Amino acid sequence: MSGFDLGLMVKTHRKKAGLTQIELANLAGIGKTTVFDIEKNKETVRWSNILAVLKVLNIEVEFKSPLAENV
Amino acid sequence: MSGFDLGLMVKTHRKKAGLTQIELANLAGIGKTTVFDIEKNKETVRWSNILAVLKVLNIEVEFKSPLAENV
DNA sequence: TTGTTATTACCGCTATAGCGGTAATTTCAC
DNA sequence: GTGAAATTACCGCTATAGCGGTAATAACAA
Repeated sequence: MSGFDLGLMVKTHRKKAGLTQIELANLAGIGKTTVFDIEKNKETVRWSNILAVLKVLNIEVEFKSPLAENV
Repeated sequence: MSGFDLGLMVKTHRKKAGLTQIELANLAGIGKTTVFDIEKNKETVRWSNILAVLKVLNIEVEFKSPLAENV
């Protein structure tokens, strides 16, 4: 499914942090349009921009695989 | 740090799957240059392209936060 | 209600990610 | 060693993500 809603998660965390989209955009060093796109789950967003937002919001990313890959 | 090396993970999984970069690119429906960029950890890559690669390689993404966010 | 703020949505413009092609380099099998 | 395959790296070109500005809508308070 991938059914996970990153946009909603970002939005929820932003609200909890008491930030507007514009404030979050400034903190992350990206444009407001991009924050909006992320919250709308537009996947055409640059990975670096998503990372910037997640950093501000203290959200961590983890990649998991079926393989015991722990390099 | 974010110290996690997604590029290496992709490369390792690609190898284990017995795919060349070009084959992976074709399977993911993206260009070979982009696969190369991902393995080189270029963060300027489109999120959708990373997702496409992860899907082919059966790698899952998880976002975690300090907050009990399970919406 | 009215006013204020935030969100959503659109618009051009610009910068650049993504693309295939190609070449250099590396890797690996023989 | 030689040669084939894969990887790395570069090159233009094109499509588009990202940008700020703005406007419309929504949300919420007084």
